[in-house]
Amino acid sequence: VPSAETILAAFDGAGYRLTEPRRAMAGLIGARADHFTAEELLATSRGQRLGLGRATVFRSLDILADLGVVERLDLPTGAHAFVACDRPHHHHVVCSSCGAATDVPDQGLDELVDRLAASSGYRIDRHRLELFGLCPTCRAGALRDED
Amino acid sequence: VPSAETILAAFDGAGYRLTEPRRAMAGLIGARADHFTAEELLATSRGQRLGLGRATVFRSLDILADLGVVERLDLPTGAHAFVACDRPHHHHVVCSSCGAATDVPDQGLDELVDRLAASSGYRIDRHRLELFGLCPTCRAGALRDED
DNA sequence: ATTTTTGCAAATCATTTGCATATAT
DNA sequence: ATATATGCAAATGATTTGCAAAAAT
Repeated sequence: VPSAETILAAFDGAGYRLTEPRRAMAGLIGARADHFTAEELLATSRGQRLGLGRATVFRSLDILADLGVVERLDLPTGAHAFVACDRPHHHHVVCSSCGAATDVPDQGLDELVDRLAASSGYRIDRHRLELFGLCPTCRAGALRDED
Repeated sequence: VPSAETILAAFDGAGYRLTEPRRAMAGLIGARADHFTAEELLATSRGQRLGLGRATVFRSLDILADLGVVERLDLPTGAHAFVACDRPHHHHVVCSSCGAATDVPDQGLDELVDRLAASSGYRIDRHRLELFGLCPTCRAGALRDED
């Protein structure tokens, strides 16, 4: 989860201008540990009277996704969400209950992908692994049917 | 890729009525090897004068996805697509060029997921692995920059 | 006969776009 | 000064819904 400053620096580093709305976006995103949709971010910004326009939220998220600061996520419900992330490419476990998103290490995924490429004959250019479940905290809350 | 009959049998087996529109859906889906969006299926059905309504297409796809006859796919573009599949849970390699979708064997994914569960502390309930690239055919067509 | 399913058109929800204005460089 | 970025409101696209009519059991 990158800090607001890091996010802002990403805009800067890629040659985008540092504007008030972008600072606001950086602040909003840097403040969350969970995933969020464009609409949710917009709602939060309204709650704080940041005066961000809907289009700006979508446009900034697009840019940040391109820059790899934020990663697109497709929830099991079909909704499009985002999570902030530091590393350029990797994967997340997402808590179905509280929405927390945690990076997962690449424990052998690359080799798996290589194997799948070989066995399918495809040239694999990109892949996405999404994991959904309960985070340790929510899991503790659900004191039922399990260890 | 299940046959139209198999798809129809899935409706039946789950207690859904066998209607003309559902037969049409089964036929349309059984006839494709690639992925498709609801809208595309609707367009095809119109081309063949099958008289399917838009709502029916969406509703049937929902049911079939629940039954596991069809799997939801999120294309890199963000579009929601579907692929027909036989086995209840598994993954696909999707050709970015022609849209062909091929099942991939589970070469160690389960163990990987287990390892990730252990290292993250999450209880992982579901996961999705999506692979995008070029199928052998399209790859041959693209005689350039590669082995 | 009764219940499920359908098609339609309208409603809803998500995302994008045009354009005049405002802002960063 | 100049180019980029913004907000707005309208446009677009995708999906869902209400409901009376049609079809399956």
